[in-house]
Amino acid sequence: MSAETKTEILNAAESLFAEHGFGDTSLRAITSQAKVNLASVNYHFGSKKQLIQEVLQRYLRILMPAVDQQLKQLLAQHPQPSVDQVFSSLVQPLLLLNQVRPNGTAIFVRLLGRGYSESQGHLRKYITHHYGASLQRFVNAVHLAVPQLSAAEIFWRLHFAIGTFVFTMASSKALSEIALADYQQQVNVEGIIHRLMPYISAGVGAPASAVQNPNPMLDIA
Amino acid sequence: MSAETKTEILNAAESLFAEHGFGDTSLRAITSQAKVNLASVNYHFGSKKQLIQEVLQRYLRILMPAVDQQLKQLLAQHPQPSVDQVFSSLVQPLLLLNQVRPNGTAIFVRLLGRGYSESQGHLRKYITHHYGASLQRFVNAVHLAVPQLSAAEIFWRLHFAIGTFVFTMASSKALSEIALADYQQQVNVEGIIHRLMPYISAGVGAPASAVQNPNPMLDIA
DNA sequence: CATAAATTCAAACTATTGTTTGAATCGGTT
DNA sequence: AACCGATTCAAACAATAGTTTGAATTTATG
Repeated sequence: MSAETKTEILNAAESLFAEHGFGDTSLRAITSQAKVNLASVNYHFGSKKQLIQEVLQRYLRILMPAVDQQLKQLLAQHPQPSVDQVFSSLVQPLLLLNQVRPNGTAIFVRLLGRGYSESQGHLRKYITHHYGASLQRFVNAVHLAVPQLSAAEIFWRLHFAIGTFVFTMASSKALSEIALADYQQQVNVEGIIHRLMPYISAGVGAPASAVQNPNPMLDIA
Repeated sequence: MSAETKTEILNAAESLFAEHGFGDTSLRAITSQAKVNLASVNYHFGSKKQLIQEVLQRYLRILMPAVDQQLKQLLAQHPQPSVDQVFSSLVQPLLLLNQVRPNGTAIFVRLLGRGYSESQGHLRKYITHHYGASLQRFVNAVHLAVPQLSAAEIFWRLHFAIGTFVFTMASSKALSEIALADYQQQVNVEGIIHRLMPYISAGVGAPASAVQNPNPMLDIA
């Protein structure tokens, strides 16, 4: 059966990608764990690149509509939401992924972290292209929560938030191990997400810096 | 002359590493840009791994003592500093790198971002091993600024802050391009650093979440 | 049951990687 | 000028990568 092989490849790929990253996971490692032939990856997916895309798609297809719905519901009840409320509308959709697939939330957020740091902007472009409308709705909701910030400032703050989230999740395994060893804390992905929320909310909602843009024309990076 | 070749390799390596990451930069690309023979990398540095280390060392040797001194000075003047003051003590040392090497600040922070996300914890271990005392002094200063937070909470907040910083810097080139295209903003690394400060300060200083650790024994990540 | 399409398989292919080798060359010392 | 250690160089090496191939096998269809 074709569907089985394809699914086995996706399952093996997502866990290996999440653990070691895209670049450091070979097709041979994937097909070996999936117990399928090496060539079946190219047969079913065309290339490694497309395999990576489909691995992410499986989650995004579920996550993004859920976020949309959650946002819609929030704005209906609170036309002027708080930053915390807006970001908290991501939590339930993220945890929903645990029901779709065992350990789905952890796997997805790590994939997201890998995708953002390893794919030199491909993932960002892919998401903005396929889910631009949802993204815009989220940005608008943030703007409702912090109307005093300019659109540009919100752009920066949101990418700071993405960075916080994505980096933390990509390192979540290591961080959890340290927390256990040094502070006797048993933490899971859900715990980390909840721990992140106050940080991100406060950060995004912080008053803008007085010095907006020092040396504006120098040393463009 | 030996010193010249070694320096040329380091210069070429750091810019290529910052731009494309460690894994995606081949020794051939480095030696080609440095106009030296391929084998000279292994002759002068032993291996690619050690080359990466020396590239980072060149900056850390300058940055860390400067941070130490800045912190010492801050605490002498303000025995109970604010979060913003503690994190702002990183700014001058970071900008100092621009004087050591052209575009040094941007290159270093990108290297840092790459190192944190690509080296599966090697960089973190390296820094804590070689600069553990300085790091502890910084953590202590943060604790002075937010005494209401537990040591464990500060641990998490600091790693959130590292994530914010490191991810933003690793993506700084792409973000700057978007900011220019969408908001007509000319931003440089110094500008981004200043923009980051309110976000990080507010995040680290945020009140702790009410729900500390839901489902403590489940699904350890 | 037979035919055709879909899938699996072992093997080879091409490209790239970090590293090593041994001879050639350079630079300073006696 | 002759020597010697340090350095450079072109070339090859071994390992790994993604991809392709063509035959073998399975699956579905008439």
